Amino acid sequence: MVRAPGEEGVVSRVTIKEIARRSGVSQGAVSYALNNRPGVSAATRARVLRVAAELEWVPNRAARQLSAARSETFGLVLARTPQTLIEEPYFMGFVGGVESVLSEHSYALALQVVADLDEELATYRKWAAERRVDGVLVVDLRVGDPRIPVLRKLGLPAVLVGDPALAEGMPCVFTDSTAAMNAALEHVASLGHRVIARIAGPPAFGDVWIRDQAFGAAVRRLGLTASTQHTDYSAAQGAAATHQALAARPTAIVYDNDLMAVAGLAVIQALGLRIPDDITLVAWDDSPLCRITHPTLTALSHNVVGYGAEATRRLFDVLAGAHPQSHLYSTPLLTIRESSGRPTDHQRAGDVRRG
Amino acid sequence: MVRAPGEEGVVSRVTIKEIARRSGVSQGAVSYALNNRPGVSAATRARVLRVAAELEWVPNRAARQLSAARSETFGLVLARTPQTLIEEPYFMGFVGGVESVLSEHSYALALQVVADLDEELATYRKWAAERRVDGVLVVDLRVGDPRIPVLRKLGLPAVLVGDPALAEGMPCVFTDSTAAMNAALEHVASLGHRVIARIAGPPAFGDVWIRDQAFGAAVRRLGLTASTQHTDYSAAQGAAATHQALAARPTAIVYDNDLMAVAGLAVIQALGLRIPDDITLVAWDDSPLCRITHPTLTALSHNVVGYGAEATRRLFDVLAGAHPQSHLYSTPLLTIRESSGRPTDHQRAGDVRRG
DNA sequence: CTGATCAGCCGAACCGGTTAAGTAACGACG
DNA sequence: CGTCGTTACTTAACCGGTTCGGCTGATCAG
Repeated sequence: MVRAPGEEGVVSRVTIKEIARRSGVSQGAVSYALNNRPGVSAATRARVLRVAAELEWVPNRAARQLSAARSETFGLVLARTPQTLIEEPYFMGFVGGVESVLSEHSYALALQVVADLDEELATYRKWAAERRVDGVLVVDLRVGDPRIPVLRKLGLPAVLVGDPALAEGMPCVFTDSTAAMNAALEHVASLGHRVIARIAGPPAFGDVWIRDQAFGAAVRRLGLTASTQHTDYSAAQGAAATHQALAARPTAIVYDNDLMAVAGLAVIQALGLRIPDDITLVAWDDSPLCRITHPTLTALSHNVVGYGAEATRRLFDVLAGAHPQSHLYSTPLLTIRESSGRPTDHQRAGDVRRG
Repeated sequence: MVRAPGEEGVVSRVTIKEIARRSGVSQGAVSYALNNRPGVSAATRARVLRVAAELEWVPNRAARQLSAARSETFGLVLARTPQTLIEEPYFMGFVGGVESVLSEHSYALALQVVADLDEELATYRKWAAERRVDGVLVVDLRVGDPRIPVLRKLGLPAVLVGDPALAEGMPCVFTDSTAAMNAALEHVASLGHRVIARIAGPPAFGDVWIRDQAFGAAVRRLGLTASTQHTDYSAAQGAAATHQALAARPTAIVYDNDLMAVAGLAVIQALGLRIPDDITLVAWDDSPLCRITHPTLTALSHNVVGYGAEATRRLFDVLAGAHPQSHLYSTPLLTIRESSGRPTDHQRAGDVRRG
């Protein structure tokens, strides 16, 4: 098949100039027509669109970005080691949700994995200077997060993923960790447990802090005895913390993520204790992991994919001029499985168990 | 602090025009100086660089891309459901490795999550037409992969992640699955196992196919009795396949990923069988999961992060004009843990076990 | 002293879009 | 009929870089 000149080779190089030539109008008119803006008649618009479709025209992102000062790209920085990202299935699901909304708008995602918060800040500065992204999604919100003032100063549109208490008035999307924590503790309390251990994530993380507060409040309200151990979310520290927590002879342990819960389960079973007969376990971040262990784990499920999608939608709202708002996405749902049970009587009396 | 005009507001808007003005040369000369190209004297170059540094100039990506026809972006399409991405820690690690190399070159990653291969092909076509990416990394290589002819036709530089046997002459990076499979089977054979089950991934995946071949060859060579069940890599199908596989009374099971191995472990334990006393388990894709179960799982470890990094480096090579080559990245290493054991005598005699 | 060579720099076109400003045609209206 | 306001376009500037042809002055061989 012989190709006409201008339709050359492997990759199409159709520009609006060519469309203008073929449809007999100016380049500007073509732009108006293609962008669905007033200024052209319905007939002309239809003709231009037909020609564009025939030529299989695709807008050149760079050109559009250069003139319109929009990049049609959102940014997401993950300040974690690649190893953590592997261990935490959370992120990939979140990214998947983000993508699903972005693709509806033909937007792209710029994903950057960096080592720490400083590099994350540097990335925002760079992106802002380069006009690389139209906005950013900020995850792993901290207490007194240094990213908030930087983003404000840069004027970079952003949606924070985390509690309004941490967002300092910026737009945010969050799940109700407090309600979820209450549900978890009411669950174990209703089973009759009185001594509870909590294996938490790093205290610098805002969400962990929120849960710390909620845990403390619920413990007081329900009249429980409790202890909290902070970790780096890893399986290793989860196992170690479980070991230590057992000293206080808890009959229920609440974990901040699934990985630590599974690690804790292994530790407890290795000590010859039985679940749920001796200890009840509850995990945050439900995942397939919680369903494949034996026994299966009671967990707080929340839809991470939907969470990412929701945050992305809100970022589009922000770009459209929406006022900063806090959006409650959902409350993690307690899914009760085999790791939940009633404490035995000798436990409630505080007897020494084998270990 | 009062700002000079031209240094306005929150975001810097320094262009090479401004640099040209301040350093007293033309715009073109500035471009040559900043890009380290001949055409300017050392003195001028130094002056320009100094001014650029003072003004904190950052190149505008869109402008550069528009004129230089480079996007300084690599593309990665994942044709998986968000849910799978959550369950498979593999990808996030791979992406992390890719990122680490990209950032050294100030390149960006365009990540797209799509539902199926057709959408993936559409994405490549779109990217090629838009000049959105300079090259792509292709994962989840299939047998007779339809993406290969499309990428060839589009002239889109690519590095395939998968075996040369599947790459049809395109540049690729791979791990030696055959050697790894041999290592796994020699391990179980040397322990005395004679009846082996393999719980594999989807047969359409090239890597699964390669492993199928290697498994079959090794089984014949070692004189073993074996069966293979194909799954979709999910925990649910891994559990179901394990259940079925037990009918053939294997004394060792080799899984294609960690998630299914953990799921299988739970199934086996729920049936009252003991590991490794009754059955030896080996998992592919070592991960923290394999270390937190009880017992811990023997697994084939490979460095997914490094794998992503290596593939990315090779893509830079391709852009630099390197000829298509196959690069062996590494051979997965067998890490022996508690799930490996010798079969008991009554098993080797083929006796009926409890179940 | 002259003409050729060349490093060093200038000016301007160009990449492919968007958009403000300008213009021609046309209908409505006093 | 002249004026005004719309509609439907056209023209051209612009975004911020890259790149190429051409100009200048210095160097150098002849």
